[in-house]
Amino acid sequence: MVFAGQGDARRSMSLLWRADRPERPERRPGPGPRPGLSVDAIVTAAIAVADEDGMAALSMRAVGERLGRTAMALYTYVPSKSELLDLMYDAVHAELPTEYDGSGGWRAGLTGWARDTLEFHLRHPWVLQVSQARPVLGPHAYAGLDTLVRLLTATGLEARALRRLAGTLTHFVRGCAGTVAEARQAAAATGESDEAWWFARSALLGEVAPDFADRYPSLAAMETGSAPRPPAPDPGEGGEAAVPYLEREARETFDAGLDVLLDGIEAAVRHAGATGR
Amino acid sequence: MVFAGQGDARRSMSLLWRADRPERPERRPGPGPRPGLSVDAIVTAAIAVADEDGMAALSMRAVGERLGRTAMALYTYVPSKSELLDLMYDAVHAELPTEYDGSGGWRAGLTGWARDTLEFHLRHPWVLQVSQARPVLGPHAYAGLDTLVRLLTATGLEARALRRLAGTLTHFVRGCAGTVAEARQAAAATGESDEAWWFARSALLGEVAPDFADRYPSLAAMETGSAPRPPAPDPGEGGEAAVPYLEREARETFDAGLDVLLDGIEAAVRHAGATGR
DNA sequence: CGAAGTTACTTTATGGCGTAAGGAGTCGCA
DNA sequence: TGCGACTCCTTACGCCATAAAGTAACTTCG
Repeated sequence: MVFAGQGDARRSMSLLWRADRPERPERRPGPGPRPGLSVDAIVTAAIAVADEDGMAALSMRAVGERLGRTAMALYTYVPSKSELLDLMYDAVHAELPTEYDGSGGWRAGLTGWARDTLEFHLRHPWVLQVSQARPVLGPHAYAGLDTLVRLLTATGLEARALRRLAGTLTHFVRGCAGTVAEARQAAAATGESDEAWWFARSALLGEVAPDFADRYPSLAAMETGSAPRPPAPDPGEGGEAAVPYLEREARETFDAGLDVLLDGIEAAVRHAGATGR
Repeated sequence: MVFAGQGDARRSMSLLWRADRPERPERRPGPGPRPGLSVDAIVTAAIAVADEDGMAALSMRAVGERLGRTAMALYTYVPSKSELLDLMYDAVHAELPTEYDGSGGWRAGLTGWARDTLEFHLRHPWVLQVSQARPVLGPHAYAGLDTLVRLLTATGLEARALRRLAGTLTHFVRGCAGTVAEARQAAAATGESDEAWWFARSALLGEVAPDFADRYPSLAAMETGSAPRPPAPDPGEGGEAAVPYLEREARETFDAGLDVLLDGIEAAVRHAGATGR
């Protein structure tokens, strides 16, 4: 996990909310050479680096290079890499939809939110590696939270429950997104497909743990009871073969888990309706 | 997220399952100086470093130093830091309980599992930073999975559903653990308590976003509807003041979210029972 | 007994990282 | 015409993982 924002709190908040802009309203450069960069340009470039090459490739040197500058040039605009990460995190959250059609009820709304949030994290997997505790308190991050809470408010549950449900849903979606993102990253980094990876490992597993089914009976029972492992690719149902094994698995977990969560919320709503309120 | 295990698959699996041991049965040192270290000693030292100082402090140098060696000495036993991480991950999973009393029904069993797994991750927060896709295929990691699946099997749901529920529960528990772990880490790294952090930020937020309640109406409504933010510490209810704000919040999310999830599973069980097994 | 071969571990080196320090050039304003 | 503010650069430091090569300890074979 990458930590962020240890620096001066005032400077950090000013940057996040772009509160320094009014000081220089349009084109009053003051003394010194005209700035060639800007916080926005740096944040955009940094997001591009992280999107394309992953969090591990996000270095001050890489961002500077993309802008035709050295790493040190960035420090004129941004106090540290941590602060830059905060800015990236907030900026990218502007992509999240804020409006959902309420006519389908809260269940449809939350389903849409979950799907959009999953896809958002798959577009920007590095977001999952930014620490969640001591959250980034920027305008777009708050907007995303506000949207989720608005959707949850439609359940009619009390405020304390809403706060916890927001956390639960977020954990779930982030967990699912993380699995897919890491699978993709692993496939890209090693050049080995999920299927090839699993094939090699399961063969070795048989060598090294011939007593697997005895040691892990529940696991073995589940394996035989559910779909076969990828080395036996089902030839029918064409078209979905392009999606890698681990990713398909993760998306099914997402769909099923979301249903379970929403069923649980429905139970809470019924219960709250029954006991007054 | 830290990635692991890109190297030679055979060597990696042999290390995880300690399949090289038979080659040297007890005390037949062969030529060369007697080894002063062992894979186990290195893994234990590495876990100690990660537990005490966090994943960021886990360097080959640090592990070697703890064993009175240089960083390079470790490479005699372990092919790379990635493999060491896999070994750490699997070794630490030996701590997870594998037996649960089934007399309380599946709901009690899963609640116990979730609590134990949460506490496990809080003891070893660095585990959360090991990639989950392409999982570590070691004996103890499998044992942990087997335990969860065994508990889920008691619901009577079909194998495919079990697999997805296992993923959903894991995502949830890991998400909750991550929030707590990161909050602790942030507090330790900055020396600033959650309360102090939030107090400073909310004051700045008022300066920089005076229209907060208008911009984020749902969030504002939830704030006023639920417990007040920490700057107003409730003086009553003594004893729980020692637990930091963000951690208390995360634990409440854990309890509430787990109930919602289990309610959702209960609904699935009822539904499966209604539509013929 | 001594040489050869094998192994544990060290030293040194390479190319990465974030960022502190100091210098060079550019511009608005006095 | 400077002065001071400002952007951006070069250099440097101490980290990191790990490749390569050297040293010393030990067993085994001649």
